[in-house]
Amino acid sequence: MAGRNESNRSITNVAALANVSIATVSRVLSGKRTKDDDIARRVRAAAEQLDYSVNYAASALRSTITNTIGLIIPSATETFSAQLLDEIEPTIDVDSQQLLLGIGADQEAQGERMASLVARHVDGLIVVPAAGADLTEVLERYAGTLPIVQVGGRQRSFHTSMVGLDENAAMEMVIGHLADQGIESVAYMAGKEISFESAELFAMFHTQVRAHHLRTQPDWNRFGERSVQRGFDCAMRLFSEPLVQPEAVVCADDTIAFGMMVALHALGLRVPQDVLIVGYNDSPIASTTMPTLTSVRPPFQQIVSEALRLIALGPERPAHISLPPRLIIRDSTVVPNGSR
Amino acid sequence: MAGRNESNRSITNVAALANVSIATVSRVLSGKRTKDDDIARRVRAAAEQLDYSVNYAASALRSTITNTIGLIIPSATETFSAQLLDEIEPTIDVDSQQLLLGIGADQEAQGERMASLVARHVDGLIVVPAAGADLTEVLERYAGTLPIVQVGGRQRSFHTSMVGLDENAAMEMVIGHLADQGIESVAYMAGKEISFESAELFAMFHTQVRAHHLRTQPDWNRFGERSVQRGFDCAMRLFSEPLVQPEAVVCADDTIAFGMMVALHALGLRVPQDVLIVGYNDSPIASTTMPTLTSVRPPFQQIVSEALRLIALGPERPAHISLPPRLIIRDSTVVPNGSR
DNA sequence: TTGTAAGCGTTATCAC
DNA sequence: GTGATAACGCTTACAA
Repeated sequence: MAGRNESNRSITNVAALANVSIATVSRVLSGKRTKDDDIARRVRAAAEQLDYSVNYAASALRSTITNTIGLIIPSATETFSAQLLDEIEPTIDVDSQQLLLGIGADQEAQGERMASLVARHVDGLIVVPAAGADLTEVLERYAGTLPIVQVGGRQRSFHTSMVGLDENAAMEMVIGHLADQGIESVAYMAGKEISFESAELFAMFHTQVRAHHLRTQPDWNRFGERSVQRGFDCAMRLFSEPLVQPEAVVCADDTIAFGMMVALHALGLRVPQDVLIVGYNDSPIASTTMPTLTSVRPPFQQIVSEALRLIALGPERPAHISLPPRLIIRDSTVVPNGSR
Repeated sequence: MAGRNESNRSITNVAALANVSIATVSRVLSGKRTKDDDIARRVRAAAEQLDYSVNYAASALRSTITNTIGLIIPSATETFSAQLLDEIEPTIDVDSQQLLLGIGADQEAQGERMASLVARHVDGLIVVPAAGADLTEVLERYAGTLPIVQVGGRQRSFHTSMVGLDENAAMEMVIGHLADQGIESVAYMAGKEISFESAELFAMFHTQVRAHHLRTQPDWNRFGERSVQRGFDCAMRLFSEPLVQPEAVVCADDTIAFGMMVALHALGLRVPQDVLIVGYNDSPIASTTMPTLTSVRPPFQQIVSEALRLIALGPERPAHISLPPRLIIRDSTVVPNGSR
């Protein structure tokens, strides 16, 4: 409870106690003074004794550095954004920065949140675009003002940075792993048809299927939304009729995979003995389903550190970075010995 | 792109254009001036024309109102916090406030985040305590400084506000609904044993079981963590042996319920024909499981509006509020006609 | 390297 | 109700 007197809380008091000027206090505490001599120690001791911490408002007003990072996500209930949040908050906190969060489920809301955060003079902005949102215009508008990093989605502005997944590497891992398991045919449950991204992933899928001499069929592969319901419906259609059926299914999202697994169970088909399933995004429940779900895990830690690094570089040098994900192999793609 | 000239962005320019003093501009734009006369209109027009928005740092420095709300949660991947986030962000934004987010998975981390946010002079602090965290000390420390609202968990400080669920009402709804379905026996999968909260809920469970003339057995009811794995294990133990088995299970969290449903499926028992299952927290996947899961849904909207109202009241009048949840009835507790 | 002093853009105070 | 002006707490030229 020492030093909790409100009037003690300004840099002037620290300076008085340490017997130096407020300028020196400022320089020592902000690290703009190299030496670690007696003066520096005295200042730090005084600051601690008075329980002093800078007034960020005053600091921001003078220096235009606010020590805040803005993050815009479509929703916290979406696992990619949630996992990114959990990873980014502690990392930012280490630099004694703070996270200003904006949530926008569509293009318009995301644009509004960007405007608000830019008005707050955040030091940098990280944006996870909502599905189908085209943020080109807003991104371009603020690109010169502050460093902006888009995470995931399709890059649309060459004036802002981008950190994304190396989807080619991901698809190669997935199909390669399935081929290793000895399957010969595979289906793909893609994302929304309208998205250019989905189409590109779809092309990668076909490339890898050919590369590994696997088989697929046009009517196996579908575009659609990323939901449990969609996975369920697709599996019902794909596996309930006595047609030729794929031995494995690659899903554009874990939610789709969950739906499929429920449907397969209902149809009496076993995962992985009858069908192998691969998900995407490695949501927290992937490790708790029965069987546990093999899934592509975005490298959240690297995504965060790269995004923050690009922000630290400033708005002048935008860069585009692709990071390879990891394939988390679980029970849904590993057939128990000889039981196939 | 009108008025995007950086030098136009201060209150001085607005005052010059509107031909009034900066004091008047400040008063008009901050709503501290009652009349809506020609002057007010002129000021607003000038502000719009120059694309002016207040510099929050300067405003905060002078007035000690920062227009920021701090929110501390244990993790974004936990559905209660995620749903709260999605509800709180747009509500705050309406008042042109911003959300400063802190994530702390345990007592210590939450305490640190509280200190950071208090140092930022947030206008109010909303805290969702981590499981098992005792925040009494930190809450008390800052209670006089700024309004603090604890959401959920056990109230431990009478100097801070609290918004929680009316657990009695919840339990009454759940057991009442199960009784209406014609069952006679019920088990309860509680939360952690050490938590006083769990013990209290457990007592409420017993009270309601008696009130509705249902039956339960000590060895049916267990304390444990809120995880899918725990639910699975408990169901396996409870239903795999040919003992007397409950006709319904109430779970302290949806995750436990998911685990139970997977286990029951594996054991060849049908939900809801053989066993009724009720979850808690109405996580987004509750509506997508097979069968869909009946769950207690916290009134997120009310929680948020009450929390913000208490913050607006200031730190001087802490209040404790209990809100009744809703029971979202889905397939896991509704037996199809005559199939039981 | 250190101290002095000038602001940063706003709101609060005071006199009118 | 309005305008002039001080003050908020800090960072950064600039001078020493």
